[in-house]
Amino acid sequence: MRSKKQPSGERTFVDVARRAQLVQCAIDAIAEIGFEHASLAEIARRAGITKGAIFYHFANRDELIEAVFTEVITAGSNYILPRVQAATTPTEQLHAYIRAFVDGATADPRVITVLLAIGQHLTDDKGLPKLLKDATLQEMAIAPMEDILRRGQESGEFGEFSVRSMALTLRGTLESLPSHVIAYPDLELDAHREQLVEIFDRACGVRKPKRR
Amino acid sequence: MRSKKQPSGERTFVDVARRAQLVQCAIDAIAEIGFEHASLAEIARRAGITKGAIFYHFANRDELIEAVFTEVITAGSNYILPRVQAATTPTEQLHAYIRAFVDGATADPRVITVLLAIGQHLTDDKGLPKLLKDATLQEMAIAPMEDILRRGQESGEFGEFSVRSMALTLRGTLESLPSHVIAYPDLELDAHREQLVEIFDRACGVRKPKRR
Amino acid sequence: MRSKKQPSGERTFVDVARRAQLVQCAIDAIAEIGFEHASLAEIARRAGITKGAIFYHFANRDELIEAVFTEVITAGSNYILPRVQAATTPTEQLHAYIRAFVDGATADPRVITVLLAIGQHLTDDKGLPKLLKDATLQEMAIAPMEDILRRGQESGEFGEFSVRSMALTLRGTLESLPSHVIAYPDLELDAHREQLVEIFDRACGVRKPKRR
Amino acid sequence: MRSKKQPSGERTFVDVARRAQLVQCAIDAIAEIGFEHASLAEIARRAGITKGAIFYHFANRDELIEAVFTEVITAGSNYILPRVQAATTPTEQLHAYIRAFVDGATADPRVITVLLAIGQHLTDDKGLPKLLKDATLQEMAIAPMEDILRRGQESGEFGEFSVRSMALTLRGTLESLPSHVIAYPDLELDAHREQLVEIFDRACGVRKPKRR
DNA sequence: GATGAATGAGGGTTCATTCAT
DNA sequence: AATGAATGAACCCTCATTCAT
Repeated sequence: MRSKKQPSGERTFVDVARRAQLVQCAIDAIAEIGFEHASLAEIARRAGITKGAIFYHFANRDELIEAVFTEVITAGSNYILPRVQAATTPTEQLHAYIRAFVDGATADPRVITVLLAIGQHLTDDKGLPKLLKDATLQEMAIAPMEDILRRGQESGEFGEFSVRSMALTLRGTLESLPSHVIAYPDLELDAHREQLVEIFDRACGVRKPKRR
Repeated sequence: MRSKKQPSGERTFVDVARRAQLVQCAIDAIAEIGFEHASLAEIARRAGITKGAIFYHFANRDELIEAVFTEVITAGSNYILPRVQAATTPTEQLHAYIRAFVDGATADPRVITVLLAIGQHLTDDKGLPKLLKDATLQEMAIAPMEDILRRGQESGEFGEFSVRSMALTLRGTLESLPSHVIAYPDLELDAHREQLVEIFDRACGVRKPKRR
Repeated sequence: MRSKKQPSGERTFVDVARRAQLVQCAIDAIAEIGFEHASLAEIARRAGITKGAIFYHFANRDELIEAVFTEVITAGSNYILPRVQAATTPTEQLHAYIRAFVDGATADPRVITVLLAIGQHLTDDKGLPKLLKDATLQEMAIAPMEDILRRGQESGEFGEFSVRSMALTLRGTLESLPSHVIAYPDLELDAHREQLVEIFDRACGVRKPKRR
Repeated sequence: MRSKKQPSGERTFVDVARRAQLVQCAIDAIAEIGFEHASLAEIARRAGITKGAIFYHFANRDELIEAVFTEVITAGSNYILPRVQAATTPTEQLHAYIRAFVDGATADPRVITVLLAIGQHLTDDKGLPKLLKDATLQEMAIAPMEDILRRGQESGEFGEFSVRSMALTLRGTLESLPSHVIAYPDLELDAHREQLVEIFDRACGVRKPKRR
């Protein structure tokens, strides 16, 4: 029972467009002024409509945030996965993953910024983050990475390590990127990206040094 | 001109004690119910005083949070640095750093939980995280780590890599720990800690495998 | 100038049907979820049309509620009056009135529930219940009762009392029925109904005890 | 856990006074403009404070309404019960009850108006009135009346009837008084009151006609 | 005749902050 | 040093109403 559409239940063109627009405005707002300051009033202002109109398209704030979450997760996957799948060996896929992530975060830092913000702020009644175990997140953001690592070990390209620990290391590293970019405005992203590739090459114990 | 102390500027004993108490109560509150639910009313309740009294010791909420931040950074350093300094070689110091961080986060998760929460929530007028560039943070949390890495390279124990990139990798990994603990409640922290030691050993290209 | 009909002023068949349908949906909604929760959106939902369409048939919410009120008063009268008129003497008519009211309220509690809800909720600009003095209400709901009482006194069947006071007593008793049914779910309505007949027999000083 | 007092938990003089004032303002508002229009903003306006200040004295709107309910129930009881207890026989107590109720409703119609308004409007999630079965209401408003009727039957002063049915009749009659006063502005209350006494005398089958 | 979209006023609620005492 | 009381802005949300299509 999403928004409050009534008789038809199908989405109108205008509705779809407005929802998309509101999601984008919410992403902008969260990325620019932070999750807590991204009030419905602010989002509506950016969209050029009134606060009340939001409730025509989303049942409540949570539903809008959920749509934002889905959008950034999807956008991130759409950027990263094709680049990973274009690679053939696990080693190359690992490189592709890291490079795609860094490039994506450089091209549109909003996506990862918002993803992190939602992850940290969306808490349940007791203040515990309720998105961290989200199935969507696991499926789309984490499983691919663990797949690469596992297949790399099976193929003998990678050495021995706990897939889980390595995945958490890689994930923590990549997700901290936006805040590091802010903290170190002089960070050379291209060089840093290649450093990360080498660092995780060694960390994974890649056997045959990459050759390109 | 911090709180609204009289011209003299000196702190009385009671004031110092109250400030410390309020900081601790704030840490508890943030760790338990989250940054956004840790209202001044809630913090005052935990301290057994009234909301209004807080403003006698802190000029405003931000100043209290800043004190919390300082406290938590200091506590973290006080836990980690002695353990690092007890080690002699850069390799052992690296191990000590990782182990101390993980152990500290396990022993008192409040510290790192609060550190992360503040880092993400405390934004300036424009919504930008205003603590990331904080000098204190750099001095106390990052410089020691970069020192170890640099000295390891100078001594020949570590291979070649950008100190900055490696430090960011390590930092991102360690700071993501709390959210990973929540996301994977079954994470074996002792094993994970040793995995991290090995991962960063390889990442740093430690020459002589540790033997102790 | 009721709804926004064109100058001609005549109602089309569809309009009449829709109005009737909306009135019924409003009755259902008010009876089921209460006057305050019976929003136009809810009523439209039950009618399978959109909120906006309501304004094609009714100028505003108040006009719809007024139509509901009229409908419910008419339905009540249509249930009670034939039964009263089937009786011949004032005493029997009094009995018929009471029994018809209780039976009607039992058969379709919506009618009296809605009547009461509207009576209590529908207030004018100054908050005064604006239906209590409604001419329709007086004509249809009270006049018949007062007629019976007056004719009973004239025929000598009833003793001496103020017709107005007795009518108010009877009316207050009968209209409180729905809330009493809620307050006392175990109330035996058949027995209660006959008790009311006897009570008002005595209250009216009925001379010759009923024998049928 | 009432309002949000913290350390002491005891009520201050000012707090008690404000609560009382707010309750009175709420009573005025409900009586004058109806339950639904008696918003917190309106009540605050009448009290000369801001909306937010209400939450310092009451945890939420429901708690204020509950206080209003308690107040009117208590005020009603305090007016009626002493007058009833001053009478000795059930018959005289019945008369005293009716006269006290009518006089009380005449002296301060707000009390009963508000009582009814709350009874009708305070609904649970599904729109059902949730106050009708309230224990307080039963104890303070209904039990005394049933007591009189029961003791009158036991003493032989009253005839035979269902105490429950008679109590409901009397209650329905008396509680409808305010709306009747509005509907019939020319109603002579003194005469009506004595009519009610006689009507219920006869309805209860009082044996020895009152002599005074 | 009806829809889908939007408005705008108002609702209850939270909270940092102020201030007289 | 601290309290109790209040403010006022902002928050999310509901709803009758309007209107172009």
